[in-house]
Amino acid sequence: MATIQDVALLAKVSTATVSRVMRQPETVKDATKERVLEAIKLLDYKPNILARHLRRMETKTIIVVVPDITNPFFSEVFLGIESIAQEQGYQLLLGNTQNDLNREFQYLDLLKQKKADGIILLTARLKKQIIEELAEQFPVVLACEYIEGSRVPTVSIDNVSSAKKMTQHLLRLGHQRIGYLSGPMDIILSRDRLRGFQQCMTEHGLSTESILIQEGDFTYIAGYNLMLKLMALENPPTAVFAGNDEMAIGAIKAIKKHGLNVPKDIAVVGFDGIQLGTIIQPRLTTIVQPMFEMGVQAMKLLLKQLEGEPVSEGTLVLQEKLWIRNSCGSL
Amino acid sequence: MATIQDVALLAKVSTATVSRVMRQPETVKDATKERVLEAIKLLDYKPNILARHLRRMETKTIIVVVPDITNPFFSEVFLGIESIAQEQGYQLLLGNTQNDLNREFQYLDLLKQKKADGIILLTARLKKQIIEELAEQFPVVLACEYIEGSRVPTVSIDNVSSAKKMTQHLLRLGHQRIGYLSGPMDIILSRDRLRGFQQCMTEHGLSTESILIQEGDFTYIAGYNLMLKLMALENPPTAVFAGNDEMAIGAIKAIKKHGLNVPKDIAVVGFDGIQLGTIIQPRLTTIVQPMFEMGVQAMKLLLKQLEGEPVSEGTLVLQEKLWIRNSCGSL
DNA sequence: TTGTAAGCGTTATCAT
DNA sequence: ATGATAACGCTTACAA
Repeated sequence: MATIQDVALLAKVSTATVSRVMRQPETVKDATKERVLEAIKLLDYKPNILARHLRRMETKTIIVVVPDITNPFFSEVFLGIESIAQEQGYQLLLGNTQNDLNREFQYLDLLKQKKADGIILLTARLKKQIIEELAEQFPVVLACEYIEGSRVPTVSIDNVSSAKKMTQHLLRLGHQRIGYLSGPMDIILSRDRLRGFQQCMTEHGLSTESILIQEGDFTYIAGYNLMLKLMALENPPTAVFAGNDEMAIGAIKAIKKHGLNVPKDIAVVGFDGIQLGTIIQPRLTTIVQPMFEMGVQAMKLLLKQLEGEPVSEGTLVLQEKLWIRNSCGSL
Repeated sequence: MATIQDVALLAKVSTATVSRVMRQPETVKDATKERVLEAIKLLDYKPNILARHLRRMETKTIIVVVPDITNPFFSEVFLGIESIAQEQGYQLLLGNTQNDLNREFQYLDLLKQKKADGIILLTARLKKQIIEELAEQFPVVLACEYIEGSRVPTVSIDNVSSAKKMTQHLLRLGHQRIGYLSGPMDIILSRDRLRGFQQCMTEHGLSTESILIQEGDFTYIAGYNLMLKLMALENPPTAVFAGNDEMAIGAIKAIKKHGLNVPKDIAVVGFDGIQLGTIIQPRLTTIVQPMFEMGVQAMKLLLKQLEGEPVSEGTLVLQEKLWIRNSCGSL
């Protein structure tokens, strides 16, 4: 592989000039530039990006840490991140953690070792202190998930109020006995959604029996199994609010399997707005998060940090939408 | 950020020794090693990986080029790749091309610039010659897709015979007028599946009207729209074979929307074996590809190349399965 | 407008 | 068992 030296030799200039031709062509005389370009072509020279990285102390690489890339919610957010990264000449190192805390740590280490210029976390299982310390030294953005009372730049929706909105909708439809399928409780976003649900119930003078609240891990199969549990109760709920769409879809499957009808016998609603919700029967009523846009904004927030701009007030709350379809019974 | 120099100074050793402690600890005397480790801890030293990359001329990074990461087929293959990469200390740079040829080129360039040690292509829109030239200079593996008559190491299933198998199944069920929803024709794998379909029809003395063969882009929405076209025909097919599951699911949706029943009025079968096929009603009959395993084998093939092993006979044909569920009418 | 040369932080070779 | 030192290939003051 040809190096900058080879090019310089062939074009009879210094390596500095070759470098200039590539990075600030306007500062090089046309005739020289042409000679250099010719040499580059002749040798099929490609600058060794590692050397550039070391010299410039930047990698034009961003680490994106995701709990599960097969979840369409996250892959859609990833697309949003990529659209901006692409445009700005950044590459993305994808770190899939499968909810394994160790793996999260590994990616933080990679950042500390300068393998990337910044990191976007779509999962926030790590301790607040760890992330805040990291954010003091490196560009960090949290997206979708967040940390209570932290100043780390974050992009998300308001999960409490969205869950309230959805609960209100179910109450309006006459439901009083509502089951809730929660995501993992060690994630703030799970707790916030549940909190929104409970607050709304309380405000309407309704109690929430703990037996009606089940904790899962946001997967289809968890939704399926937890729903079976709820249906086995003496007095099963007339409606179920799932903390995300995948679990909602699992729940619907379980209800159908049980020979019951959605929404007639049991209404089901979800949270996220993945495409699948529009494909299944009945179509899923859900809270639609602006997935792509969250990715876009997260990357933009990170870019600001990379460019040295202060992001003191960097927390973005995006707007979600209650999308009423058929699985809830009606409008 | 502390450098190896700082550690050396603090531990009163040379940088060489510090480096040894990290990479060949057994060659360093215990007492010295301890001093160094202490210094490392004290300074919270993390080796600058960029310098290591440059010095060693390797990045421990692999580029994975994917046409569409939101397609669960590809994200599942990605998981397989990652499982091995992780275990061997490699990171993955994910390149999503959205079927854009330019983007594919960009990632090849990145490889040439040594941003990664190798590349796995899950999409093969590039010209044969280009990929072969690349493969002569760098570790390259094709997965899922492939190039006709090329010696580039590849992992895939036999698409022709799988499509034949599926067509046979439809014929066994008594269908004679079968529609085919193809993927993009500039992809060999699309052409191979279609070829398998046509060969099987011909062998059974059945003709395939070109009007019954529609080309799409492997997306849900394409399946939906193409199916509407087929249903608008004077003499619509009694069964439809879609080149992948997403299109099959789109087709099912279109048929239902039209007020018809799957499989009673029109049978539908797919190809790939994504989880969604088991969630929808009716459950999708399909060819199940070993997605995760394909990723695993692809990464293993790449590792062999990275380790300098010859991969002359490196083409792997994995076994697929015909999974009969409800959307085809029966067994 | 171009050239010289000093790094960037590691690792590997060769001494000691 | 350890140290000195020369790379790795590029960028960028600074000098000319």
